[in-house]
Amino acid sequence: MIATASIDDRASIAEHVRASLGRLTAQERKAAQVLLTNYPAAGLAPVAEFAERARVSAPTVLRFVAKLGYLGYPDFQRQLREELEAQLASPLAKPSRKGGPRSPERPFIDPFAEAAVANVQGTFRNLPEDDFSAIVELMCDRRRSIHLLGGRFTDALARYLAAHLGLVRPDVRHVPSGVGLWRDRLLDLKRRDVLMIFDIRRYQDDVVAFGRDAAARGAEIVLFTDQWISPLSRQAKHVVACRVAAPSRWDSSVALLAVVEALTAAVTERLGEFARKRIEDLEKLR
Amino acid sequence: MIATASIDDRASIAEHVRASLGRLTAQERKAAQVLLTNYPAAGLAPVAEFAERARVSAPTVLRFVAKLGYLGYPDFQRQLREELEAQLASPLAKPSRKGGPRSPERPFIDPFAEAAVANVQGTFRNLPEDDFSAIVELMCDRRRSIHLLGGRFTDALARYLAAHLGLVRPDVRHVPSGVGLWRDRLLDLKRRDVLMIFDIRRYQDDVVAFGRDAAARGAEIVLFTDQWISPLSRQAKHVVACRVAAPSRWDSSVALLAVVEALTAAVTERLGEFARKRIEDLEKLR
DNA sequence: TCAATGCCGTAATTTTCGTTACAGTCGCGC
DNA sequence: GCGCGACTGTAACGAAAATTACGGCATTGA
Repeated sequence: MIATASIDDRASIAEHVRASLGRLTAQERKAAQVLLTNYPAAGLAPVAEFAERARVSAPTVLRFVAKLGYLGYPDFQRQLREELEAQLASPLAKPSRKGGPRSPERPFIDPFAEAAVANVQGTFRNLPEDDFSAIVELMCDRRRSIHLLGGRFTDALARYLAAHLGLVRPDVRHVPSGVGLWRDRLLDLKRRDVLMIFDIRRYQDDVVAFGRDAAARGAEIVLFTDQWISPLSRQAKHVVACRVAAPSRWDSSVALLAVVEALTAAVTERLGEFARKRIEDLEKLR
Repeated sequence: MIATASIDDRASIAEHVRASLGRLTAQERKAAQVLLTNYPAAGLAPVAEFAERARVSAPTVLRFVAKLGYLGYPDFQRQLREELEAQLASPLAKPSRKGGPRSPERPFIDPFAEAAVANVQGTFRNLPEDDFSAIVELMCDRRRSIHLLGGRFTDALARYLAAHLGLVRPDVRHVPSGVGLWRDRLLDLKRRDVLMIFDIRRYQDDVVAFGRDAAARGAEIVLFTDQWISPLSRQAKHVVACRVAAPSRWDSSVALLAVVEALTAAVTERLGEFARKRIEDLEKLR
């Protein structure tokens, strides 16, 4: 057994890959990225499979591992296995950081990951499950139409939710942002319809106004807002307050999206067979 | 490719091995022991190595995996890799929290929070900062127009990014989903323009086609995709692979959004005074 | 003690995999 | 616009791996 080139990268092959990213060509970088995104499983597959996954040719993968300093693909795989073994041997050594003090190696993007995580955790911790279930129940009531509306930035969230909801139940309508159309859409709102509104600071006047009018017409409002709470909360039947702090001049909508996805999943689950069949039928139509 | 013998032992191959210990012969049991004590690394090695480690012959190992029901050694390895992948995809960020054992007090919403956190962390950990900076640089180049496009669900992300980008720099255009308009929008793409595309599975044919045509016209493509990588990556100059796993039949876009927001913030920061002034001017217009 | 059954390893075979040579192509700079 | 160089995929080659055939050997029961 020959001791291979001493890539004495005790830390991690993954780090070695990251450190070498600069020396790689474009296609090779794609291979590297696939490896990192699915580490280490991707590298344990045969070359052809790895290459196909990264949408590059096998030789490109070979050149990639050669540039990293390995003697060949088998050598590379062997070291991956050894690392895997060593890692699982010691209980949870260190998934991410190693010992050092809080030294943000990547001073710009890491704070964003941390903020996003904090926002999601902070939001869900304060999200009452009763509220959550009640909203799901509301969204599953097919006798009600569902209307979705957002502000300047959060309109995208309304669309995202509408796209999913429309697949699992009928009568889901996104209210587009063009103010001119809003008067018309108000007329479509029947009593007991559901209006899901996204409104974070600075709370848009027109959005708030639309919500008020809708409430006056008897719609039930579900409001997604930030921790400082939109004035619409007075009219809302359910309020979901999300954390939006970010190291930026913009607020973050990550937590909002996480809640939206949880709702989508819950509704899909709750509708069960009905949703399954509807999705199936819709796919046939394409 | 044929779906292999459905060992739908979702839980773990290791359990399957343990359950089968009774049916094995003495030598085969040695192989099983070695596999279990060095799980799963031992099974990912070539047969000869595995056999040597267990002090048995290669055919014995082969008979062992055959008895477990696999179609062959490669099939066995493939399933080991898949399990490894699925396992690392949900790293259960924190061991057991305060309050003792893993008691999901809120069995429905907590898994979503955890998945979202894992996705964000997994995505950013493998996001090369060089790539990130290069994309920011590209987005700040005001000589290039920026076009944004998404698929059925990810169109919302494209809109979200467009809404922010449009505030800090000119020539930002969202390409709406109506297929009829796409031909026209292609003509607007000039050489060296930037096309930012969102495409997660199942990769939409029309989106991929648009990206290909755009690339052919000389546009530089920034692709946001999932860990399985859209086929568009071949044409893309930059690929951002995000984790999208969720305890649901839908994939999660939380990590994508987190990256988008980080980019937005970085671009705003990078444009500095120019962006500040532009935002100011736009507010005056309202 | 002998025969039969079933386990196991050696060795040959076949398939797949990793590797490398080569040619096309893309981008870059003059 | 035109070469030049570098990057990338195709295809052929060689090597190693997985698989199978076969024969020895141990164990068991008569």
